[in-house]
Amino acid sequence: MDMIDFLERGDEYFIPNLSIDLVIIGYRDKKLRCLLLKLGEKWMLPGGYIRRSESVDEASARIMKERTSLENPYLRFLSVFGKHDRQFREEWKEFFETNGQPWKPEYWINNRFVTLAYYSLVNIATTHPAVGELDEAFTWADFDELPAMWMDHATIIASVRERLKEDIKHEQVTYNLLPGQFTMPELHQLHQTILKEDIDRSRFQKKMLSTGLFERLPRLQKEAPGRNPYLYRVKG
Amino acid sequence: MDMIDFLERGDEYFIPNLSIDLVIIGYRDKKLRCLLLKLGEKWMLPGGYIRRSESVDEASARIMKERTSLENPYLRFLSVFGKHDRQFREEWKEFFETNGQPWKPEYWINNRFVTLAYYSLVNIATTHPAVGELDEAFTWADFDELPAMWMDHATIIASVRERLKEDIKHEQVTYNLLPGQFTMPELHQLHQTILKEDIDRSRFQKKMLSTGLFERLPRLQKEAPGRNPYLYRVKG
DNA sequence: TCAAAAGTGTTCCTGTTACACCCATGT
DNA sequence: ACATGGGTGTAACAGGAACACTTTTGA
Repeated sequence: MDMIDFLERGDEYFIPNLSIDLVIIGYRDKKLRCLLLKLGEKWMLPGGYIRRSESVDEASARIMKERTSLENPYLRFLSVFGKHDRQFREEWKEFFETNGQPWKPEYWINNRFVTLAYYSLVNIATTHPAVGELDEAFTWADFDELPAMWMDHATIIASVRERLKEDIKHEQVTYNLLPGQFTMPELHQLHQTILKEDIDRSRFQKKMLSTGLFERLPRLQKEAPGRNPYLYRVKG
Repeated sequence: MDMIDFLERGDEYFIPNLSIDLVIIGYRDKKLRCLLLKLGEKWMLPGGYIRRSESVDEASARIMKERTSLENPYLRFLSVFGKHDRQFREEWKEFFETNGQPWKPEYWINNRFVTLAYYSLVNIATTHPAVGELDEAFTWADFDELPAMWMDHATIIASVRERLKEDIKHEQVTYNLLPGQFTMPELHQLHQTILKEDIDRSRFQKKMLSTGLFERLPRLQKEAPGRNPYLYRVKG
C-alpha cells in the first residue's frame, strides 16, 4: 500500500466537468411541451453549473429559478448522462465560427461533460422564461416535433418522456402541469397525451377522486355547449 | 450576449471532482449484507473514478469487476450525492496522520466530491472481493449493524435499502442475491428480510411462480427433517 | 327533443389477503 | 403417530377494465 503513489497518480483519472440540464415540461393546446432555448441555428435545454456553496439539488433549483422565476417548482432528478465522448468541441466550434467569434480549443466548455439532468413540471401560463447571455430566444416545443437540438439534448428529452409515463402510474404529479383550477376532462386529456393512449373516462375519474387529493368546486357555468364540468383544485 | 465574457469566467463555477461509489449487496445467514472495505479505523464503500475512455456506466462496471471479478453483475444507478460540504479534508488528514504519512492540503482528494452511487446485487458465495491499495480488509457487514463509516457512506447505504424495497415491488431482482439454485422458503425469507415484515407464504409463492421466471427442479432429498422444499432456478 | 359533453353505475374479471388444509419425512 | 415444515386451495375483498346509462345544456 503506497498512499503517496495513489495520490500522485490522481490525474490518471479524468475529472470530467459537471453540468446540470433542466427539462422543463409544460402542457398547452393538448400537447406536452418542453422549454428550449435558441443558440445559433439549433436549440438546447436550459442548464448551468454547480457553485461552491451549493449542493447539486440546490444548483438545479437555482438554475430553475434563474430561468423561470419559479420558487418551489416540482423538480426531480432524472438521470446522469455521461458517455465517454460527451464533449462538444465541434458543436462549439461551428457555433463560434458562424457567429464570427474566436474559438480556441482550450476553452473549458470543449472538455468532456457529465451532466445531471433534472425535470420539472410547470404551468406554462404562470411561467415566464428568461433568456440568458448566450441564448437568443425560447420556445415551448412540442415533445413530438422537436427542432434540431445541440449535443445530446434530444436524447435527454426522449428519456424524460418515458420517465413521466412511469411516474403517473405511481403518484399524482400531473396537476403541476395545469392551472390551479382544472376540470377532470382536462386532467383526463393530459394523461392521455402523456401516455399516448386512450383511458376510460369513468375509471380515470374514479381513480383520481379516490386519491382524495382533489376537492370539487362549484360547477363551471355557461362556458361551452352541453353540460359543463366541475372545477377541481388540489386540497390544502 | 458576450461569449468571451462567459467563457472566461468559467471558474466562477466550481468543477467538483466526480467519484463513483458502489453498494455491493449480498445475503447470508438471513441478513442483508454490504461489502465494506477497511481504511484505517473506519470502513468505506468500494469506489473509484472515471477514466477518459469510459462512460459513467462503464466506469462503474469496471470498478465492480476490479473489486469482485464479476463480469455481468446486476448493477444499477442509485443516485447522486452532492451536498455542498461533501469534502473530506478532515477525514483524510486524520487518516494520514494516524498512519504516519504526510498529508498536504493541496491533495486532490481533499476537494469537494460529487459521487455517483451504484448498487449491485450479488451472490456472496461466488463473489471474491479484492482489497485495493489503500484498504486493508473487507467485510460483508450486516445492514442493520454497520460499523463506523468514513464520510457520508452510511447515508448512501441507508438510501439503497429504501430503494431495494421499492424495486422488489415492481420487478423480480432478488434472485441475484441467491445461489443459482434456491428454494421458495429461502426466497421468501429473503423478501421478508428486505421488507422487514412478514409475507404470507402461500401468496408469496403463487406470486413468484406466476411470473414464469422460475423453473422447478426435482425436490431436494434428505436434507432436513420434515418435507424438503423444491429447488428452483431462473429460466433461461 | 335531439345532440354533445359530463358524470355515474353495473358487470366482469383479476389479483390480493388471510387462513385452512393437505403432503412428506425424521424422530 | 405426530411434530415439523413445505406446498396447495378457497372464500372474501379490493381494484381495474369495458361499457351502458343518466344528467345538463344549447341549438
